[in-house]
This record gives sequence, C-alpha cells and structure tokens, in this order.
Amino acid sequence: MLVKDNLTRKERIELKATELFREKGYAATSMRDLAAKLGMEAGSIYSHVRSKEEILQKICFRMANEFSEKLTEVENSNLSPIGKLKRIIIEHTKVITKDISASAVFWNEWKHLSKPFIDDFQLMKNTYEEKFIDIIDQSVKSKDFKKTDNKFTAMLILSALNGIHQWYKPEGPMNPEEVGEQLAELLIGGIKKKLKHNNSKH
Amino acid sequence: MLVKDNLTRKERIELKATELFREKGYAATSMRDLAAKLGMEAGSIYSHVRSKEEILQKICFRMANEFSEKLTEVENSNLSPIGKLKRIIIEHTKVITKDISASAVFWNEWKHLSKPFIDDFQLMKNTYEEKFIDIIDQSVKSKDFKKTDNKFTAMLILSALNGIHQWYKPEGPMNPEEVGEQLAELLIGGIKKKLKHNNSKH
DNA sequence: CCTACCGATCGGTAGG
DNA sequence: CCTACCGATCGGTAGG
Repeated sequence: MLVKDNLTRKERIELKATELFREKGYAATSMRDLAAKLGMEAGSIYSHVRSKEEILQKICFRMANEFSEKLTEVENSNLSPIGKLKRIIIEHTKVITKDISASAVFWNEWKHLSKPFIDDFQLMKNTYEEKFIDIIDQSVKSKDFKKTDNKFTAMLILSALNGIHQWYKPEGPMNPEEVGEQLAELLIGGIKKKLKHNNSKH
Repeated sequence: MLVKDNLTRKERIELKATELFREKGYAATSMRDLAAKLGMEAGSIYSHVRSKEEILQKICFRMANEFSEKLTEVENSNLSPIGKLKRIIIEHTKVITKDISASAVFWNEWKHLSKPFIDDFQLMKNTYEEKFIDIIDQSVKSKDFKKTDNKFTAMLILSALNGIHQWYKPEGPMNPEEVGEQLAELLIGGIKKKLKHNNSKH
C-alpha cells in the first residue's frame, strides 16, 4: 500500500486484515494474529469492529461494487460492442491492480460469508457474469467475433482477469492501464501472429 | 465422481475430504465435519490417516505430479512449438476436468501445507511455470507468435486454465478434450474474427 | 470403529 | 486500549 499514514484506526485494521486474509486465508487468520500485526491485544480490536466477519463483508462488497460500477459505466457508453469489451477488460484490470490483496480476498474468501450476505454476494456475482456474457453476445451479433459458446468465452476472459492478482507485481514495467491493454489485445486478438491469407480453421 | 464403490476406507476418506476442502476450504473443514460425511466418529478417521494435513498433501502432490508428467510428455514430443502449446492446454484441461474438486483444492488450499512440504510444492509450481514459459519462448522464436512479454502470456494462459474448475460442469455438452481444444483455439487464435487484410495493431 | 478425553486455541465480552 | 475471562470447538490420542 502506498499511503499508510492518515488512516483511521478502523482503516488500519481493515488494511492489515486484508493482507492477512490474503496470506493465510480468512478461516486460518485469528483475531490474535491480526492484533499482533497491529501491535495491540485481540480484545481491543472489538472497539472498532463488530466481528471478524464484518471485516470480510466490507472487503467483499467494496470490491463487488467497484466491479459493477465500472461495468455499468461501460455498458452505458456509446462504444462499439468490441470497444466495450476492450474497455471492460481494462477497467476490470485497473480495479484488481489497485488493490491486489483485496482482490485476492474478494475472489478466494467470499465463501466464508454467512447466510444473508453470501446470497447477496452471489447475486452480484451472477449479475456481473450475465452482463459480461451480454457484451460478448453483442459482439458476436455485430459480426466482430467468431460464433462460439458465449458463456464459455466469458468465463475464459473472467478467469484470466481474476488470475491477475496471483502474478501482478506493482513494481513491474507495466502500469495497470498497460496491463489491461495487453490483456485485451491477447484475449481479443489471440497470441498467434496473423498471416495474410488464413482461414480461421486449424 | 463416477465410481464410489470398490474404494478402500482410506480412499473414501480422501474423496470426501477433497469435496469438503473444496466447499468450505481446508482450514474451515473440521475432522468432525469429515467424520459426519463418512458416517463415523472423528477419532476413527485416525485409524486410516495420520493427520488432516496428510490428506491435503496427498491431494496437492497427486495433482502437481499429474500436471508435470503431462508437461514432460509434451516437451519430449516432436510437435512444433505451437503444437506443443495447443497440446499442453488440452492435457492441462483434461487433468482439471477429470477431478474438479481435487483441482480446486490443489489450486486454492496448498498454502496450508506446512514447512518442508510447502517448499517442495512451490518448487514444482515454479518449475511448471518456467517450462510453460519456455514453450511460449519457442513459439515466439519460430515466428508463430507475436513478440510479447512471454511470462505475461504464460500467466494469462495458466490463469485461464486454472479457472476452469470454477465453471466447468461435467454434465455440459463438451467433453474434456473438446473444452481443451476450444480453449486452445480461443487463446491462441483470439476471439476476434480474422479479416482478410488486417494489421495486428489497434 | 467408539468413548472419553487432552491441551490449545478460537471469537468474542465485561469491566475498567 | 488492556486484563481476565467465557463457552465452544479444534486436531489428535489412549484404551478398548
């Protein structure tokens, strides 16, 4: 994280919890682990936070909201279908790279949410995927894309995007926008060189 | 799983543990949860298994071995570089789809391995990734692929492959070989239709 | 394979 | 923010 100053106590707790949840997983992270990282006792955390799960909820729903806001923006733009897909890949990449730890927790630990929350979360996740598939559908209808199983294609792209947190290093040569552009280029155009006269078979 | 008969007690324990580790995560699965699924008491499991972690170790290293065996086979084949990449995508897909639960555990829970084992595991994982990058390198040198950051490309492909367990349904219309071929086609060739005269820019 | 149990650790609270 | 503590649950064992 770039700025560790100017954080409220509550924000510092959430920041350190995010890092621990990512490293050890939610279930294997104890409030005593978290307290040690913060230089305090476990009981003291509860002055700022209602429960361990409350922290997880904030992380998961903050990320879910960021993803769906960006998707809505792109949907409402007047880009071409293929332009929308490229744009959403870039925006999704930027959200992930902005906070890799929170993205990893969002992606790997949401299953530990309890009953009313996990249903809300899955609903948001499903809605996001459906809208994503819809953008692929539009691209196929506008003849930009090969005709394939569009859900299959959507899941392929989402898997590639949601794996970013496992290898992206902020110190690397590419900034988030560039990473997103490169991903969009490879996913949409493929990694194979295009030849002058080819037919897309084999 | 297709065949649940003819399993030793130990195999039944590992099978149910794999499913639970996938659903709830390793840390959140108790030996009492597992015992309940098996219709026995927690203490009884220890007649067949040394520890909870031993089960995780078997799952993780079995999958790791399957992946690296397939990779070695493909490396030693006399396929072209691009043929090798296509083949390894298909073989990787087949290993994952053959046991989705074990794949999910392999991918999400290895961080709970303890000290000597986690180092061995990470070594195998790194070796696999390096060999994968090497196949991309060869394809670029043989002029089949666009010149890009090859590690970047490798991680994109591996992310896409390792996301399969999150959406693949064995009841679906495509069998594993077909899923692998479709993935290879989309990753290598891209999702965009190829036009007669294009230059790969924009 | 079960009963009965161990010490350790968990999330969380009361009272200051 | 700490001390001192609660009941619950954990992985694992002994003895049958």
